[in-house]
Amino acid sequence: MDIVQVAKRAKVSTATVSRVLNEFPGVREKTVQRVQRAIAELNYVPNPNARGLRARRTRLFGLIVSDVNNPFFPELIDAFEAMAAAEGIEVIFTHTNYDPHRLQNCVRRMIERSVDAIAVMTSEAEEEALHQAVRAGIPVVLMNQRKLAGKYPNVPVEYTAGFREALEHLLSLGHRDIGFIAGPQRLNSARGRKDAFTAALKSHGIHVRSEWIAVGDMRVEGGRKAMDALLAQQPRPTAVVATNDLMAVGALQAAHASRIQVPRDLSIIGFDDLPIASMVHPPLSTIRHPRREVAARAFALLRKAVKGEGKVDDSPLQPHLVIRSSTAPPLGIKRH
Amino acid sequence: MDIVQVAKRAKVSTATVSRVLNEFPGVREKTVQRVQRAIAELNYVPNPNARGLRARRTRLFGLIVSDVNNPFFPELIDAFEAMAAAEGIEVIFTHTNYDPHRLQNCVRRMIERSVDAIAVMTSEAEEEALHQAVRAGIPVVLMNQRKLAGKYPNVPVEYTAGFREALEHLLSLGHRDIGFIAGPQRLNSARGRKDAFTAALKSHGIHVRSEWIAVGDMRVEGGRKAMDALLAQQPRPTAVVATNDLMAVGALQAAHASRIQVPRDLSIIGFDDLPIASMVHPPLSTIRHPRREVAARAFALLRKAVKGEGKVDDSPLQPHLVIRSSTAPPLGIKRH
DNA sequence: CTGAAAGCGCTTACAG
DNA sequence: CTGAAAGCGCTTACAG
Repeated sequence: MDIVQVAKRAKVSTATVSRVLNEFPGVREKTVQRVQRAIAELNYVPNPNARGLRARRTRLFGLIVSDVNNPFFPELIDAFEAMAAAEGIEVIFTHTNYDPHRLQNCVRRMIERSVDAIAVMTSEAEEEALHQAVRAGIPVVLMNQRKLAGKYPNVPVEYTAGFREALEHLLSLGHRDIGFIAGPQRLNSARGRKDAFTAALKSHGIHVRSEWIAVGDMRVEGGRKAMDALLAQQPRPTAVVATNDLMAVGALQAAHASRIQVPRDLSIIGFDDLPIASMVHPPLSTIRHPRREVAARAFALLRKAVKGEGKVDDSPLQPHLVIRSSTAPPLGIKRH
Repeated sequence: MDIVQVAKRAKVSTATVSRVLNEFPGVREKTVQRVQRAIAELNYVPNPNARGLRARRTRLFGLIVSDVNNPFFPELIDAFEAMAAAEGIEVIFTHTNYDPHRLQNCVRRMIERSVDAIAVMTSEAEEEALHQAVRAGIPVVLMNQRKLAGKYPNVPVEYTAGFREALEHLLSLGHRDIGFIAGPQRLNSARGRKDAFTAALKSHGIHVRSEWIAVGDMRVEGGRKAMDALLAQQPRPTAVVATNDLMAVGALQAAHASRIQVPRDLSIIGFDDLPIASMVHPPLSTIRHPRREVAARAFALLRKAVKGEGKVDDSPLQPHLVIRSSTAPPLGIKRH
């Protein structure tokens, strides 16, 4: 009964201590100060279990991502966690390993821990799993799930501008023959990016050649294979845009293996701006996915849902091109 | 009062339900089954806050790392989290960002959440911060903190064998002139690795040339600068071992920039086996840090401390050399 | 503006 | 082997 000690020392009831703790309005300023002094002197820290049990508010948020090992997520986790910490909120986090079935399980674990809110920052979100949270009365926020945006708060990411910038950069260098490494079209993100890319091509009056669109598995290996397929084309593109950095890295490796120099013989642009993008050789020009902003927006949305206060900017987040060293004019291209 | 519903349905007291829930011995088999059926039928899930409040056991573990953005950690976090999940334990995790001051804060947050145990998987661990946990009666486990190994359970990682393997690999290729990129010697890990490397040299009767030991900051940039320093030496080493992969990647970049081909003109070996090690060109030969094993050992140690049961293997973990494509015979070396 | 008291959902001596 | 009851440390109507 630790709040009791504080109450004694401050010569008030535990109810009043609780009011001060929770910053309820309507406590006399003098009383507030007495209580705060007692809290400080006793080095008192409220017991989160007792609070959670009684108030049904745990100050615990859940964060679900696809895969910690994917270098896309750590920065997002970091940012989310930092914002939570700043408000005295703790985060428990799990990952689905891209398995929709595991999302169910992740959400259930969060519910059992009675988190106050859940950020589902996975690339795919099965509605069945989200239902559970809704039934338990726990707010949920999604990342870039356009289909579910009407039903759940969502952090939208617009791909069009970023791909337009990438294309215009290549055009300004003189490229006209531009290939694309797509991802599996069952993935939201892969589909959206491909659409954005082809839309950009069309808006510049460039014909979309289906032989210059290869599909990879979103991993390095898939990028390598897709690039090999593109390099086997006759004629072949002078520049290639990839759906994500991992595949762009694979494309780089395939080029190396075929003794094609990047960017002299071939320009490559990735998407995400992972840490590795600047570690490979040559450093990769890429469209930067604003992951910290995604985390911040998601957190703000959840806080709003929990506290019912505040407005949250709902304009789509915009990735932008970062130019490094994997793009150059197509001059040195040799066509076989 | 949900356990009450279960008790009613099973026609027992809540105490008995609790005993079944916690797998206490000495409940009649028949009763156990009646209770379990009731639990299943009602889809009952115990309230972790009530449990934590009453039993002072939260089934919550804390995990503190140096930096989520360092690609070393995600796999460790992943493994730790998976083991915890398998036992119904949730993990809250924070990172110090290499700031010893923040470790204090991380530990305090864990204590306030009344975690059952804390894994401090940071490269440095200040004892002052650990004291807090001890005073709160919370078990702590450390990673590779030899100085504190007597006072706290510790997961030891032996560097000697790995560096010996690396050296012997280079010797077998014909290298004799071998440089080293060290890290800041105030860091445990950097110091231990340098010692292991020089010990390996000496055991093979090779003189340690101090001009061939450059110091970097453990990041890519530091590796690049250190490599530049090494390349400026006259004569220069034909092979270089780096204290970590990030610096080895930097070394690779520096070589590229100086038009030195790896591995033809220069062999490079890293340490850690980060995901990027196999993504750069050429794929990096490196000494693999067994991070999943570290996580497993740490978890086992904590479980033992909490439950007071089980034996945990305390032999040091051994990193081993992974040979990829950044090493070759020194034949093509041009000396200036 | 403040206090007395009930109760959140469990676990744990204690008793039988 | 099982139950009755106290109590973990808070918050929250309710009353004044």
